[in-house]
Amino acid sequence: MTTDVPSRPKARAPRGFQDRRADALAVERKILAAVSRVYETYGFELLETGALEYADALGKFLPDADRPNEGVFALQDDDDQWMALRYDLTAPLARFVAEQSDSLPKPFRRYAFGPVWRNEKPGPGRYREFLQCDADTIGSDRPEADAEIIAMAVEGYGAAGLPPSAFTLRINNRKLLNGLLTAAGVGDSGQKLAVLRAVDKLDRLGATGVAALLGAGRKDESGAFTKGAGIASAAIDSVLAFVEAARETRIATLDRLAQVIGGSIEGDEGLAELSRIDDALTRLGVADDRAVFDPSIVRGLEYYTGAVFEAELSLQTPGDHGEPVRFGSIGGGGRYDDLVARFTGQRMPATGFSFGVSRLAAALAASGGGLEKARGPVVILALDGALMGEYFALAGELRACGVAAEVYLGSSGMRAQMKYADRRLSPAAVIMGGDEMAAGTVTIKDLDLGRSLAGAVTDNQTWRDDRPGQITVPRAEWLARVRRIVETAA
RNA sequence: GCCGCCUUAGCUCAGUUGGUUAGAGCGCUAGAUUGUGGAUCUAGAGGUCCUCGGUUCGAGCCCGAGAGGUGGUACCA
Repeated sequence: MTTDVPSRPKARAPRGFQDRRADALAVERKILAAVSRVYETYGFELLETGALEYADALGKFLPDADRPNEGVFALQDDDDQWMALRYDLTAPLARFVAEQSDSLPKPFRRYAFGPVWRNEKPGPGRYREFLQCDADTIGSDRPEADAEIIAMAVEGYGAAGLPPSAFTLRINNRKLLNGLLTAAGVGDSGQKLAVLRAVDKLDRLGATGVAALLGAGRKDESGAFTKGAGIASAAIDSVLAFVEAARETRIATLDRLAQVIGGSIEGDEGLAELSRIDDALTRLGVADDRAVFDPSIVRGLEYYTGAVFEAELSLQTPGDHGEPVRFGSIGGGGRYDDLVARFTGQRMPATGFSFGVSRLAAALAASGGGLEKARGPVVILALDGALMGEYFALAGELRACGVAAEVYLGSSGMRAQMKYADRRLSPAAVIMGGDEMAAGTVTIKDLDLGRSLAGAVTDNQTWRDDRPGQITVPRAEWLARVRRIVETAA
């Protein structure tokens, strides 16, 4: 073997994972703080569970039981037990409640936030690691619990900075369609699932596309064929009448639903629940344009048993090439009365909502335009190695007042140091070299002021002579001057 | 998972029928300017032409396979 070039690792983040810098993180942190505050005012307590769960605690809901590693990131512990990174915050909550049931007040109300991981194909705005922020009420089967979750979600989006016109909460109840299908003679659970998937595509394919998927099947433009649910044509008609029952107000939609649902015990139950949700929402001050009943809302999760919610971003944001980008769902949830019973065997009704924090942050960032960049610290220029002690003393004085400051620690000259401060978006640079030291002064440059004056300067000589935004003050005054500059910059 | 398109410098992209040492703009580093951000001029650094294999005297360019990206579609706890 000849001597090879040493093989170096390629520096790259795994696909579907992203590095995020201060600007992006600041947006997320603001959202989390705002939403957490809303949850706490409603009486929810914070809970944190670990990133890993035993796979069997999550596994029942994997899409394909034959491939337990599909969909989640799984690994085997040294005792051979399979563990998996959590894919949402609901399954870990169900495990926690089942495990700690005796010591918890019931109903138990908790909120939680943190990253979740999904091992699937990433896409634009779709990552394999992202943040969720959930609130759940466990141990109450009152529809008012659902209503409160919805009201909280609406309030949370507002607190996060979304204008009311930018999103809508859509509400449905699984029991309606289930009851309708049973009444129409569709009992097979595989068929019911196929119907749900078809209905989910209403906004994209329209009524005729959905009708095809409910019946024999549908061929799309690329020629790919999707097998249909294969239900009878009378049943197709009632399903279509059902999904198009949405009206202007929640009450009007309820009236219309009562007509098309055709009387089944389960359907009537669903209607009664929605009616009580409407009452409660009205009392909680959630208007008809903020939260609507929409029978076409499905949600993918099989574990939902009753009411389901979905928050949709209606805000249109221009993409990189000017075309509008639709972000779609920015959160969702629903009632899952059987999830805890998987562990305990005892029914434990529950309902919750999950905020898609990363999606929402991306949407806000894309639409915000004038999103402010993170400001850097005051930079103390390091002009003379013998004065480093002085520089650190200056930085210390600023820090003691709560002003972010740093001494330049690179080895470049003054020009590069100014560029450094500029790139960090520093409010000010502090210059103390031999001249200032001898005169007992400090030179301070207001970088924002200099930036705004720079446009008017045309030739280099003026630029250098004027030194825009720069002042030299006695040593005794420097701290007050810098602090004033920092305050106006912020 | 399936189908289409794409992959050349940090970024956006040129690159002639297959022919010497692969280019530009922006960005970056530095000088012009003893100690000053912008503008201007100058210089410099930076490349596995996605990877592997094949055809050829010769491949960034042609052929095959794979990877990654992207747009649909399916799935989405």
